[in-house]
Amino acid sequence: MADRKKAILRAVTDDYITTAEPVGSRTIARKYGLGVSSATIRNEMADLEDEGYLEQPHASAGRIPSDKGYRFYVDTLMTGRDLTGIEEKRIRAEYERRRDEIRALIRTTARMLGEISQCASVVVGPAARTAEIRHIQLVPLSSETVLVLVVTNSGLVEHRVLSMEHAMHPSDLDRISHILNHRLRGSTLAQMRGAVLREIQAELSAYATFLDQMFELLLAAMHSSDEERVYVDGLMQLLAQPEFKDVGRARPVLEFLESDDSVLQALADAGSRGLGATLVTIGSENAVDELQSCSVISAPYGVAGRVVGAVAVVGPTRLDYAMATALVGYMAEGLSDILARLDLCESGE
Amino acid sequence: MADRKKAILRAVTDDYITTAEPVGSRTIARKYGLGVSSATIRNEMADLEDEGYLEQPHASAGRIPSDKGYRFYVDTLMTGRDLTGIEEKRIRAEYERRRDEIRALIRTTARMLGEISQCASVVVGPAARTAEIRHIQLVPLSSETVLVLVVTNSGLVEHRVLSMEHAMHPSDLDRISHILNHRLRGSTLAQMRGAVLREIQAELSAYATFLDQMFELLLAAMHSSDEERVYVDGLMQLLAQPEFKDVGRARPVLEFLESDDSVLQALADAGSRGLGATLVTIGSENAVDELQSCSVISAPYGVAGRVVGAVAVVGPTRLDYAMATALVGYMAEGLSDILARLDLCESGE
DNA sequence: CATTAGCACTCCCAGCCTACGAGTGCTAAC
DNA sequence: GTTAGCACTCGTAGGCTGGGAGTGCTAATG
Repeated sequence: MADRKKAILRAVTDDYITTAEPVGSRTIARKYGLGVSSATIRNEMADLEDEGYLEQPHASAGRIPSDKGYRFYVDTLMTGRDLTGIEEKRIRAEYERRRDEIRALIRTTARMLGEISQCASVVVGPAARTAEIRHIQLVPLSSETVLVLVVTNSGLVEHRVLSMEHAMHPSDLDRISHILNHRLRGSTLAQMRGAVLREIQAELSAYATFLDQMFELLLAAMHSSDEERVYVDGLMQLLAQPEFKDVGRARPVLEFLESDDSVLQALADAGSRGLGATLVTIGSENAVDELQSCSVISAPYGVAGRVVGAVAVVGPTRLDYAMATALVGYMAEGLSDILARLDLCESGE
Repeated sequence: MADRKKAILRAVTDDYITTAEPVGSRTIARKYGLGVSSATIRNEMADLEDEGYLEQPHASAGRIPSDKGYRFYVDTLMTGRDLTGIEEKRIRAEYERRRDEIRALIRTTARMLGEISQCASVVVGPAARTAEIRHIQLVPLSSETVLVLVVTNSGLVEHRVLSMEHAMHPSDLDRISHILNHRLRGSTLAQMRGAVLREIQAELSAYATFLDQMFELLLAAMHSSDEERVYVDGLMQLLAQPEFKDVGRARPVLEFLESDDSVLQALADAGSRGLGATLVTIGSENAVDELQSCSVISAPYGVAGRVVGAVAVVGPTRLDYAMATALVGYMAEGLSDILARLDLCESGE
């Protein structure tokens, strides 16, 4: 594509992203000094429309970028940008404050993503069900109840209160904790259960009923914790965007974002690309119907090369792609860093 | 007030609550068999308007209840209602499933409140900072890190990962746990810290630095956990209500509900009335500006006669008060029950 | 005297029209 | 290839109108 055409496409896109109004040839000629008259720009814009990069909302309005136009902009034209010092500082400060509890960390991530991007944000936390167990501990609360505690390699701490039918002595609980930890650290919960059933039954046979109950409870806990992996924030920001001033247009998107399962599924492929890969999905490129009018910027994060979750920004296709990609990338990296440090600590025994 | 007038006010309110359209005299005469003509009803309605119970949105429209009208309806006219069997069953089933983890329980409560009431819902979880400590436990994760675990009497489990400067032996950690538990169970965290500083320094003096760090971390944890006590759900339901079809009208409310601090403060007086008291606040009765066009139904819940949190439904003043009060009351009671059972278990040592 | 029928009146709303402004596309000149 | 000029298109805002819903008033009725 000719340089001047690129410049015009870039100008139209930049302008539309900031003003949310269709951009006319006059505006381009005046605001972006390309050294040509509006008539020339008109001709070029007509070409760009023929080629599918621009669209006219109606016959005699300015142009707006099509999905294809945004795609070209993101791939070729966009001038990358870093976060401002203030933004970075804020994120770092908040991460410093929350590093010792992963759920608070993720919740904070979602909130910051939303506020900085002025869009909706999604963060998928680590899955509990398939994670390796770093530690398991039984804490007696009373003679009939025990707190079952599980720490995974992705820093997740899961706990449940188990009511026991027969009282158990604290030292028994300690012994069970010890055996499970010693023999099975690094397995998933399901593997652990299998191993207990098969191999170490002899040692633990006295506690068969208790262990059964415990695994039952924990597996259910992991399951429901996985249902609650999705943190969404900034829905109000989305409503403030002019393309969503009509509730009828906003509602499908908001409803989609409120349904955790669907969001989880939609972000699944973000993870499949491996760490460090920020993915931009523009309008009709989205597989999900409800998001056809939105763009999604997502990036996976993880530990030790393995993806455990993803962060994403969801906004109108008229999105500040430069800012959003920088932001999403930075947050994903930040999360990975913290997880890595957590993991290092715990395995450095 | 004359019986017929009451009947008319009730009819207008009932009709408006279901249709969201101003109600005319003809409608009343036709749909609600009062045995009088529309002209008579017109006269009565004019009186009711003079007395401030009804309003006309514009000169020649039907009537809608004023805040005062709703107040009279709620206090005197409303026919109480119970939840349907299906609703009760659903709530009970969900509560059964979540009883072993309080945060999941509260999140679920908010979700169900929202879905059943078709309004926004708010649940305030137990405060960690002022709660009594039932149990404190140090779980070694690695030589440098320890998981600090606190269980409060309101069933809250709080945990943080503490990085230690100097490695400590697991048996030391056990010993500290034991002393803290034995001596200080039933204190708040702040009291506990004071006591450690004053009284039992001798026993624990070897661990002064560690204990300092631990209390520091825990107090911060309790603090930030208190920031995250507020669970809001059903914002989309609110958008579906006709009075909020205009985003401009909906935004202040939604923004208010998204700001946890404000919500917390606004619900503070719900707690001050003691357990079992469902509070209905209608439109302008709300102290909060943003909620002047909303009604709030709230009820506190708690353990052992002490209020620890509250549940609430927030909707337009045109709210199904009968259903909402039944629902909110039922949910608050349900939460109290579960907490009571939890508390009983743990103190029954 | 309360109730009712009848009727004029008010007001919102939807549809239609018009004027206007923004922006284009085309043509002809440079 | 670029530019100026101009006719044309289209959406939007403002004004107007007819219909409908609902009221308030008045006079008649039991």
